[in-house]
Amino acid sequence: MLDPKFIVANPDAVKEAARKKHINFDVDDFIRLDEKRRELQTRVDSLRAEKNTASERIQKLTGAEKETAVAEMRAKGADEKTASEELKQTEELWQEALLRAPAPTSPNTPEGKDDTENVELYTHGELPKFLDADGKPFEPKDHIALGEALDIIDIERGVKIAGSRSYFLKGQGALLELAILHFTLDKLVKKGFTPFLPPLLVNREAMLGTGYFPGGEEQAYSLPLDEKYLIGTSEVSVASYHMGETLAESELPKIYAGYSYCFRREAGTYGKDTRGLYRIHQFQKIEQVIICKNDPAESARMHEFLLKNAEEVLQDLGLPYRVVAVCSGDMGQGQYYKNDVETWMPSRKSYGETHSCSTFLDYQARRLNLRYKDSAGKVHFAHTLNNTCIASPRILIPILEIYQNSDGSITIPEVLRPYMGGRERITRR
RNA sequence: GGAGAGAUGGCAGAGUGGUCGAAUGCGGCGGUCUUGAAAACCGUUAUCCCGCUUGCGGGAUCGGGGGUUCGAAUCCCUCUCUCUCCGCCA
Repeated sequence: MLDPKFIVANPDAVKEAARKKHINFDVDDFIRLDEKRRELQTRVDSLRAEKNTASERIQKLTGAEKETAVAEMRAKGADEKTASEELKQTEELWQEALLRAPAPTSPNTPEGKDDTENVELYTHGELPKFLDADGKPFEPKDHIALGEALDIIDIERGVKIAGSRSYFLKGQGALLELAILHFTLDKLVKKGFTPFLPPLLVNREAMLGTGYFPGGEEQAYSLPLDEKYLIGTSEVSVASYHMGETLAESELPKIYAGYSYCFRREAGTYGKDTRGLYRIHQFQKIEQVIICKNDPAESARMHEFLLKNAEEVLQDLGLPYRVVAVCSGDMGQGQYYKNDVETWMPSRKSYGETHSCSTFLDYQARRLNLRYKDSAGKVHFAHTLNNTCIASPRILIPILEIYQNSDGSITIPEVLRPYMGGRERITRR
């Protein structure tokens, strides 16, 4: 969330953020609420001060004098109670509004309404040509046809037992996904990341702290009986790991890698990406999470680091991709700057989002109450960032489709072979 | 699932209706002593909010919320979490 003082001092910046991100947020209303809250606070404080003084006096009194004073205070107490109830109500409204205030974007963020207006920054790698052993072009199949023929993906039975957007990975398909994840995690650990196998089921505070609630309730699976939520990304658990803590500056940056299943309801996406493994309810992901100093330059360096790590994985896998600057309208309420990495997916005849790299500045840290103490003893909210490192099965789409051979077999990317017992190809049994 | 115990400052731990934001010890910080360090001794040491502003005044906070009371760390209700025992269990 934003610093409420920032909103009051910079109403135009927040209005601009709301406009650019296409978020409804009434800044003037918030400011009125903030004024009201402060007035009530002052009134309640002085009523309580009176009450405190009187109580101190009463204990020294006896007899009739005491009786009178107590009776007086009984009346005063009622005033105080009314005023603090009003204050409490105002504070709730204020808090609710504060949680929904949009964070301004970076000057590097292009303005736009939705993902169609994201700006391509650069591409990497050659788009594939599909040639058979004799060098003749062949018509490539999509990952569903390939996967079903190889009996490594079974969507039909997935849907049978779990509903739409469900699937089984099977045999070499299951092993391929694990290989990709294991390869990626090894890579991050070598780079100094601390790996996490986090809780998949979290409480409301974690969803609130990372900024998914309020607003994203429809997208999260919930277990109402236990008031728990299934995470849509390990960012939720891992960024919340230090929730409420005050770290030492010397411990920063924290460089974490969360490996988890992710669950998404995909509400409101009926009819969108209905085929195959692109948009599904459950997938595995390794997410990079960084907690660093409250310094925009440091955040920018970390953003670059996270982005490059993701790109390296795609390069290692030999997948062509592009990096886009996500436009304001496609950004979350709390994000300051965001890049998506999109990998070439032949069946879509386009690049498809596989990674999302976000800088939050102190937006999440404020919600999480995640702070650190500098060498002078001063306490600051930290900065947080995150980026996908790999998400599967979505990444199987380009892998299967790009590495397919004319006979329907799949050549396993070289870097993954050690994770698949040295196997070079996935073939029909 | 059943029975019980508990949650107090960075940590340990006292406090069962008023003078308690909270004893004491440890730790931290500053100082004295010392060539330096240790020890000893002295001092100091929570966070948040509001208002005038290098300081001060007021308010809130003893797991969260609610209640009783002129007054709650202390009494009552409730939730969460932790621990012990029994049961069940991957």
